[in-house]
Amino acid sequence: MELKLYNTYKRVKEVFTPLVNSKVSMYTCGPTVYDFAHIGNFRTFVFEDLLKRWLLHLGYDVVHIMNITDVDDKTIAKARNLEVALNTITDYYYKCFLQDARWLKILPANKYPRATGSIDKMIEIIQSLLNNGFAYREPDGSVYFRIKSFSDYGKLSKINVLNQKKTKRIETDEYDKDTPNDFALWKGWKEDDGDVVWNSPWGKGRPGWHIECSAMSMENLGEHFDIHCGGVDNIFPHHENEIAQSVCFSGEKFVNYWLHSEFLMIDDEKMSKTSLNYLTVKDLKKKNFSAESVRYQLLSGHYRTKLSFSTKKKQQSDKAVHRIYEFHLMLINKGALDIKSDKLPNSYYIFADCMNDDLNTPKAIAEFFTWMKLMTKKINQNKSLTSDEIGAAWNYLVIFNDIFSFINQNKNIIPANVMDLIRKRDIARSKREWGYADEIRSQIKELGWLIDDTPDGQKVKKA
RNA sequence: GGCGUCGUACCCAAGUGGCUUAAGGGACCGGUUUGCAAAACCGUUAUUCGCCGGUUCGAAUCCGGCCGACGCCUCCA
Repeated sequence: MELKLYNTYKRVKEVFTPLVNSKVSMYTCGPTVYDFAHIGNFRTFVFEDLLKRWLLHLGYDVVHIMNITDVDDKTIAKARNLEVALNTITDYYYKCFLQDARWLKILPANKYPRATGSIDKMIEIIQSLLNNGFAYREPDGSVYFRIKSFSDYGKLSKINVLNQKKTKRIETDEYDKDTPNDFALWKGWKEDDGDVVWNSPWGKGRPGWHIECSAMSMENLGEHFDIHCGGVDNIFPHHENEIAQSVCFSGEKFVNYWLHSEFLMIDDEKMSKTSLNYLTVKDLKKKNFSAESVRYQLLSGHYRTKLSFSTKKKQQSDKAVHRIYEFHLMLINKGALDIKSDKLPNSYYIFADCMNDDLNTPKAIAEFFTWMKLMTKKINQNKSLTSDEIGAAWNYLVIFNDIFSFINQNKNIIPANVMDLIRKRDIARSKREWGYADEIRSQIKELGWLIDDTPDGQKVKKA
């Protein structure tokens, strides 16, 4: 089965064919580094990571660019409030973002270009748009894109701009634009911008939001590339505007596949900074979430459906991830690491079909669990599995984990103090000093490790 | 007002015309195992898919209406 992806532009699943055979160019809208990213933001980043991992698994060479928005109203406002330079803020939150992403096991992008690093390219694009009548200047030094000049405007979001309800913002903005929906390519300098300013052919100022993604994507991936992702809230206006600018600039098609992930909800409402109902990675760590458990929650729903994240579901995701962990230990006990095999169980092919069907992760995970249950049954019943079967199972598990990263390998590293206690408990148990053994068990628990007494002796694992 | 998504068991969540008298996970209950415990494993749990009509030999799946939830319409992943 070929990979099919749901293209927002056409609103149907399409067979994925890259522009260049076996190579995929992928641009994903990254964070605005004015604060910590929340788990809702990370839902999208984890989805994009999953897409990339699947493409890699299918054998594609993926070039992944994720931009960092380091100049906009919010970053400027924060720097101003704290009375520090803009890059003091953006450097700090950029670093935090990378740390959080690493904790969530998101594979790094090939490059994280920053908006402030591409001002020249933005100016080049804006100048060209002005020269060709797609944009116009205003007396305050701003440059606007003229949406009437682009007949496909609104095609991605299916929005007819002339039909829209007028929000307060548009009403107050209207005086200085041809059409209220024209958007800023360049914002003329205002006092609030302070020293955040660049020179341009049309005066001092700073770039508008949308232009940065056109500049950075074209600079790094060319004027026409394969995949562009983001959250659904980026469909309009951000991606709509990107298309307008980019196509009018290059005269070429901009992006072949637009993919958008749905929102992460919390208490039935969109998680967002303005609603103050968000959780950061820091919050999750405080609540004792493992990265694997968080990933499970984020990937156990399809990326195009709204998903509720909740600490109440922690037990569910902890348990599910734990079972996979136990299963992987079981295979190791069966000597999986010493077997060399290039076979795969049949379940893998069903799993792959699910993934190829627009990344149907819930179905793919369900298939994996069904197979896992069958395998554990066989192993527990001591049916003699051939080494080929074990090898094939292991290969499948490795692939599954390459895609989902639900297994925490660090769990296998036991600290020395815990090891000491385990040895003491072994002795106590052999002397049948049950009271003392129980006491040691609770000491170990306090250190964050759990003991399983099995026929083969004690087994330790991270709580 | 325009555009769009969704409503499946106690909870999460697939399925979008017959392979399903509805996957998978969690929880619960029962069992195996165990010094105890935990874990693990085994088993049970929706004749039914928001409601009402219609199309069809056949619908959770298509159509219409209604109810409910949510999102976008220039801060937003």
